[in-house]
Amino acid sequence: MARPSQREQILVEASRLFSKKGYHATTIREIAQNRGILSGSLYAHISSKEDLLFEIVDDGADAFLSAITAVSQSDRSPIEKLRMALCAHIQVIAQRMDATTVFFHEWEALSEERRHLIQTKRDEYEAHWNAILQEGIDDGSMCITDPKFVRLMLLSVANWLYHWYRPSGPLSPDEIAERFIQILVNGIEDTAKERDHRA
Amino acid sequence: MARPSQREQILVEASRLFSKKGYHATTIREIAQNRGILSGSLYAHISSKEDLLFEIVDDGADAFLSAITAVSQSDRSPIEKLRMALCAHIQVIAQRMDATTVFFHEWEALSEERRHLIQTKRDEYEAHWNAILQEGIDDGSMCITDPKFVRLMLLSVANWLYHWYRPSGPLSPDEIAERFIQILVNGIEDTAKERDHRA
DNA sequence: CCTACCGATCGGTAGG
DNA sequence: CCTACCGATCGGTAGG
Repeated sequence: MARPSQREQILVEASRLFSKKGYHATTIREIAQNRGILSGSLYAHISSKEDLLFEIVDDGADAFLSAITAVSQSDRSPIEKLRMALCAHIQVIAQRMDATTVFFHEWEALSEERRHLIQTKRDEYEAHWNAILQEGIDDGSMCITDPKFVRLMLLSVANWLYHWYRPSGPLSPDEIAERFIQILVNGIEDTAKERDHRA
Repeated sequence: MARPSQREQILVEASRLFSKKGYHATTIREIAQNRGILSGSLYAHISSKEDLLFEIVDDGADAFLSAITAVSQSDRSPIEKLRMALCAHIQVIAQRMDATTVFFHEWEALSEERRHLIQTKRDEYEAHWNAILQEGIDDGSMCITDPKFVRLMLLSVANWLYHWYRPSGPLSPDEIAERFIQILVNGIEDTAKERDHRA
């Protein structure tokens, strides 16, 4: 594992500060100071404060997207895909708390053009979820009527993690996903089928 | 209905701007300009920008608290209380989108003392939820093991509303609550009982 | 509620 | 990566 470049370390520090204090409340001087340099010297590595924000947010969007793409392409059953997608989503948040907090909290601070770029990736991400849920409707394994609404619920529960998850907490990301599924999927999956499985 | 005072209209405008752009990105000059006065004149009505934020966030906390207190004190069944509490929570968000967005998004920008004050009200609010769920466990109407985790899920789904709810959308607040309950409560409520109800 | 202003701090740059 | 600095803008105030 190559030792991280100064540029990468600046991104990590910016993520930490943006997530803790917010983008606008964080100054370029703080980021520089915590990296042991002066604010002017930052500009040897970045070209603007907003570039820093964009790189963090865009990385976050890519992390979510690549996680669900892998799940989508697998040949599991819809219910199993839903389980895996939820696990993957939670893993992305848990493993990159700072970056995903910035992703959810500060993406609206981007310029309009860049906001649209991120919006496109969000749309793509949600389309993957819709497709998984639609598969479940089509093969009868999920008794839901409105996949978009259910997707919204699933992602609401999963996204809110960034408000409360702590690596030092009692539950691992997988255990959290397991509990979500215990309550949510058993409510979503056709109860007749569910009873057969249990019998 | 008395016509709103300038002070009240300043609060409304501040809520709107804080929710749209964030607390730090909103300037005192913008708030003043949108009220038709100069920035210096604002200080005849408020004493600081942070006071403005605190009043918005504290009002939000009180709105949530008084809604659930009413539900807690009713003599309905635990399941019915849960239903009512979720409806009430969603109503608070839907009816005060700007203020609740600021409540969720910007409360960490407050001074430490005031943040603790809000945290205390949040704790109190969550205790009401825990109590309702515990009642449901005690009388056997809810088959859950960890009320705090279930409360977290319920509030995650409900809170995320501030990201996507629009008054002009196809679903009313009550219809949204109904759909949440359709999926969540049917997953939480003991399925044996649920089947009996349906039969 | 306005005029007129303040000290502080912001993101960013030129030149080395 | 530092020195030295810039124009702009910030929240807020004194005096009327």
